[in-house]
Amino acid sequence: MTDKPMYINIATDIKNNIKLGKYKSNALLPLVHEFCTKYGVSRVTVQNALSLLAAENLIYSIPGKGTFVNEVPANEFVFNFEELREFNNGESYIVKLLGVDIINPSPEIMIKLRIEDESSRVVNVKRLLFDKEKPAIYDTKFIPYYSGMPVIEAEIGYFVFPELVSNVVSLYEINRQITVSALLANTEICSILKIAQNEPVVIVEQKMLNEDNIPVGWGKLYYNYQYFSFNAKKINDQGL
Amino acid sequence: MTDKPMYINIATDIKNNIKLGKYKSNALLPLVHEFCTKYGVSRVTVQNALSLLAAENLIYSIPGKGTFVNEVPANEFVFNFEELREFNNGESYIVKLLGVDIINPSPEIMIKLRIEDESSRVVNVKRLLFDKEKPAIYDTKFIPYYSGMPVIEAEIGYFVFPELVSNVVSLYEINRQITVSALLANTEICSILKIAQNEPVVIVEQKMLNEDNIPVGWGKLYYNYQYFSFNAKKINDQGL
DNA sequence: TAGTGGTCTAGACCACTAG
DNA sequence: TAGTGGTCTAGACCACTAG
Repeated sequence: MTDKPMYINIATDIKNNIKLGKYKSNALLPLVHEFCTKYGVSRVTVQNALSLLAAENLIYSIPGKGTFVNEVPANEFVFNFEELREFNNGESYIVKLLGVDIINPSPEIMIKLRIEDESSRVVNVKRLLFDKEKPAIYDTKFIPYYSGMPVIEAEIGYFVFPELVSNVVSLYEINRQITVSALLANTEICSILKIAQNEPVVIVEQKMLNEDNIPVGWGKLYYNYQYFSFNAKKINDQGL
Repeated sequence: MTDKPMYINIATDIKNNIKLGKYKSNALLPLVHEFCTKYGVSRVTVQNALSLLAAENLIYSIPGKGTFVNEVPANEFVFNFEELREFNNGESYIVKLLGVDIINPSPEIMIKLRIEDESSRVVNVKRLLFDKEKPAIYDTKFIPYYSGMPVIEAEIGYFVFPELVSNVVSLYEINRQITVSALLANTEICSILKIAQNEPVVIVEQKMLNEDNIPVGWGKLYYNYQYFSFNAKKINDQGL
């Protein structure tokens, strides 16, 4: 505890005082030079401590004014999502490629991929993920066609979304958004997933965006509801 | 761009070189003193730049060895979740308190709340969230009873989970986990949500844990599937 | 104008690594 | 033993705030 660096101990101490209500929401914290005196350290050390708390969104500073305590942190949750590497009872799904088609985009796809030219081409990759013999997740994706794109089925089978578009955007640059919702399955999805009419499916819609927020891929994962479960944890500390 | 602090510019430059593949995964980055020479700055400035990239999980350092480039960052997504403040077409739900009961825990509740004594008491708060006249979400929560706990209905009506347990854990200390899954509604849920037999519901299970990871609350939100939708964004930059 | 937080330097000491 | 990243200091200059 006490053998930790001073700036960690100071950050923990300030955090405790915020928790105890000694430093209140929106109130001015003691000044940097006051913290220096209180803890007997230099300005840089105090500022390192405050930077940690600012990274946690617990405080914020206004140059010329001072440092203030934030409201109770927002309810942000994190979860991990990797499409093909999801596990089912510790075993990974068997991936079967249903087809790779080069198509002209439907009006919906044109909107989702922000394509204006209806004669442009889009690659549609369709896959089915099996739990042994049982279809569990149906995966369909649309990616604007670019020359040199891998469309040979053997190449594409096990690619996940970021890899499919990695020729047009660096893996580090990709923004990704997902939307989770639930629906009664329609006839097509029912027959693909081999479920009864009107059984629910959970849909995970994925958007891939490049650094300018232009869509470079769009798709949906249809889960047999029995195979869908997400765990998320509230974001708290950065390890204080 | 160039009027930003040096440590920001240096971090951006190093990040770009990682993206361009000039600095490769798991490879040793140039040494701190080499960066000092390259950018003509002091060690502290280089280390501030590297700290930013370490906070993004792009690099990691081993004292005595050097600084290394991480694998492509994990697929972590964030979303915001606040139970009663969720909106439906821009309007908030109408909250109706169905009841507050002090009960002896069922075996399931005993496991979820890690209660060993079956004669101990648990408070069950049941609420229904309406979209105008239509039931949208059914909310049931279980909290170990403690003396002084608000159990008067008027007091409890609009409390969200963290507030209900705030007497036993500080708002800053609470760990929260949620699990999202889908199910065919049973008879009870169907009648509460006024949906047809076998319509799907989405279940958001919530666990509240104190700082020692002991459960201090457990509950489920049952969504009429038409009212369920989650948006999540991939975690990337810290604003570089 | 006096005070604030933000950035930066030169120099110091430390624990750790690896030969 | 020489080299690494981590921490810390004293002192400096800056842009910003607010009277």
